Amino acid sequence: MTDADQKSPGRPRSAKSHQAMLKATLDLLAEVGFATMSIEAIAARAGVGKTTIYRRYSSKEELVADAIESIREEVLLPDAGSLWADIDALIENAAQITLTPLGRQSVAMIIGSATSHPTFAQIYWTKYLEPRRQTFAAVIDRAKARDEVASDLDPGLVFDAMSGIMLYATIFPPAAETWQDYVRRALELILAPPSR
Amino acid sequence: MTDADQKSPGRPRSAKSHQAMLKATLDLLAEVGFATMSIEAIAARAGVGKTTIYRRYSSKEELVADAIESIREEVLLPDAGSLWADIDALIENAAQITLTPLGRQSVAMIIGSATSHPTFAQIYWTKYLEPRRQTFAAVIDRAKARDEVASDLDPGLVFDAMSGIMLYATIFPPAAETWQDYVRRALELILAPPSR
DNA sequence: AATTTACGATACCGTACCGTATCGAAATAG
DNA sequence: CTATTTCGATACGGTACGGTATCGTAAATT
Repeated sequence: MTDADQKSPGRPRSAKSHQAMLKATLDLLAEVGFATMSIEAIAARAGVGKTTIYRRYSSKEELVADAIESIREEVLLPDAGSLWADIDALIENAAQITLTPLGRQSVAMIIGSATSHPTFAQIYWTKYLEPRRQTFAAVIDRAKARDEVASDLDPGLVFDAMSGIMLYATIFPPAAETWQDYVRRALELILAPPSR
Repeated sequence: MTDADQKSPGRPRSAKSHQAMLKATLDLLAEVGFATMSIEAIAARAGVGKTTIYRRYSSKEELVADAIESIREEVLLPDAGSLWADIDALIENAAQITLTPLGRQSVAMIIGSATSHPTFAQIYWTKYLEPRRQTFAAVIDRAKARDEVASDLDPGLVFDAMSGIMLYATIFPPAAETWQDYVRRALELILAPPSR
């Protein structure tokens, strides 16, 4: 869509306003959650007229979906030389994204609307999980080449299990341990112990 | 509280109405979710005056918390003779409770309010997870006695991992597999392969 | 310059709830 | 029977928000 502002004669839509409303949407999502936030509040915080929002989106779902989609994070592909060094990097990266109000509220929203509005779950899958699943498979492949794990290990299943544990640890934080350490320990259970 | 209806002279509170409002609360929670449901709607569905609700609860949180707490399910302790037979029973039991609108919405609510209102997470932990965690430990203990798993296996961690996978599979249902089969496969990853 | 479209602001009207109050009826204790 | 408390119902004022319309202004095309 690089040629978005073509043809039509009139004043073009303000990219600035558009960005402001996306930002306000994410902020409010993190602060009060999906159900509680109103279009009016978003408009007010973004310093934007309600009209301007309604002109682009016809529902809160649409707006929020687009706002979440607008977050572009690079998926890192660690290559630290050993499986567990790579995994630690992945865990740390996941922690930084997940352990925030925005992360929590997003997950809550996704689950709550998983049946009625599968949109959010799809976005989360496509934009967040799927790429990381690919990355993880690459990491496991290298580990297989180094004989660090069994050659018939199913990377997808391991990734899902890891994601599940992360989700669980986000809701019920471990008491005596870091989130990261806890996730790692669970993963050791799956992948057999690390070097020593 | 067996002596609840004592002393006071006037008309006692109706247990029937109380049950009706708890039922209506759970129904609506399953249908529309926590944030969307109103006290008025609960009263209407229960065939009860709003006053009757406000006399007992001062907030929606209180009401919902009590409604969820009122669900009494027996935690089953399977003893089918082998580890995997026991596990299959546990998985099936979890599936029946989790894979329902009420289960999904409860989880969503718990996560969404995990930081602001830890009440729900605590209830879920105390009433649901903790008992099952105990049960699971017993199952693992028996498996250890039968030499089916390593003697130093941490049952709590395995349980948490399993719960995490169940949670994950609830949000992102496996495409080519049953929820139960999928969870089982992940668990095999952790506990080493079953007999054959 | 004329036209077209978007902008922020504001004013609406309608609806849904909240939480309280009030009512007459019903249920209990003394 | 009397006092007390709860019951469902209804009414009420207040707030918040949805979604549309309107207005004068700004930014673009031709």
